[in-house]
Amino acid sequence: MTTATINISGERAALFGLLADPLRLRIVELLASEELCTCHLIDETGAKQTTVSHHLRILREAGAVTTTEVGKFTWYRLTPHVLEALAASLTELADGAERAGRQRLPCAP
Amino acid sequence: MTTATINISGERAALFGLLADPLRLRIVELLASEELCTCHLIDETGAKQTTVSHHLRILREAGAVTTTEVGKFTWYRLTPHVLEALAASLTELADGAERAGRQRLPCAP
DNA sequence: GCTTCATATCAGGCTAGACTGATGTATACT
DNA sequence: AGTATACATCAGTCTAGCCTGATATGAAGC
Repeated sequence: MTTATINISGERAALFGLLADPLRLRIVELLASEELCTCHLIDETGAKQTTVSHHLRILREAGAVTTTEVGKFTWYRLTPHVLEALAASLTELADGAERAGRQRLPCAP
Repeated sequence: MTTATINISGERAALFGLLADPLRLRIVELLASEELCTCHLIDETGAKQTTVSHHLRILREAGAVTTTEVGKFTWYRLTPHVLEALAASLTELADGAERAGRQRLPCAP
């Protein structure tokens, strides 16, 4: 496996990692239906403020959400293209799994 | 957030977690094009045998792959429905992100 | 200007999980 | 039967990342 291959898989793995935490996935699900401010997310998830803030930071730094500050409040919105890229590659994988031939390569390393 | 909601997000998050490791994602990608035995995966990824075996176990226990033993060799095949379920929910999230209204809920907790 | 509220950051503890060397268990070959 | 090969499991180490209490920042309102 080349270094480039590792890096590509690594970057995408990191994006899947965004959805690999229950609370973070829940936040993404909530933001998928509407723009919300931090206080809503704290309220809806029942998690502590610092914990929600921690996960929002991770999503922010990965480019999965953008923020708009209005007065005291910070509104979070999902950036569609990150999720779209993941959805596309996942659909591709699922299609591949469906078609993956039953023929086996010779096995003599 | 109800306990049920947490559990649902938790289960799906665990599935996304399968793809959140670079090596494991690479293994899934390789299996998406054809059925392979462990020795191929070790060869293609360049990882140690125990490490590959570790990740295959995780994929196996999550139901993401099935195995066929042929003599000394163990062949691994992706089970499409796990990836399909993830692809579907991710597409749904991405669509939601696209349509997510700009209207903001009143913010007065 | 002082207080309050919304949110972010920091520092520390704790746990899950990734990697590895050693070892176990079949199966195949001679 | 004995050896070699393919693969799994075990035990231990180490790191990444989650959670939390304390604290900082910055806007609003009085």
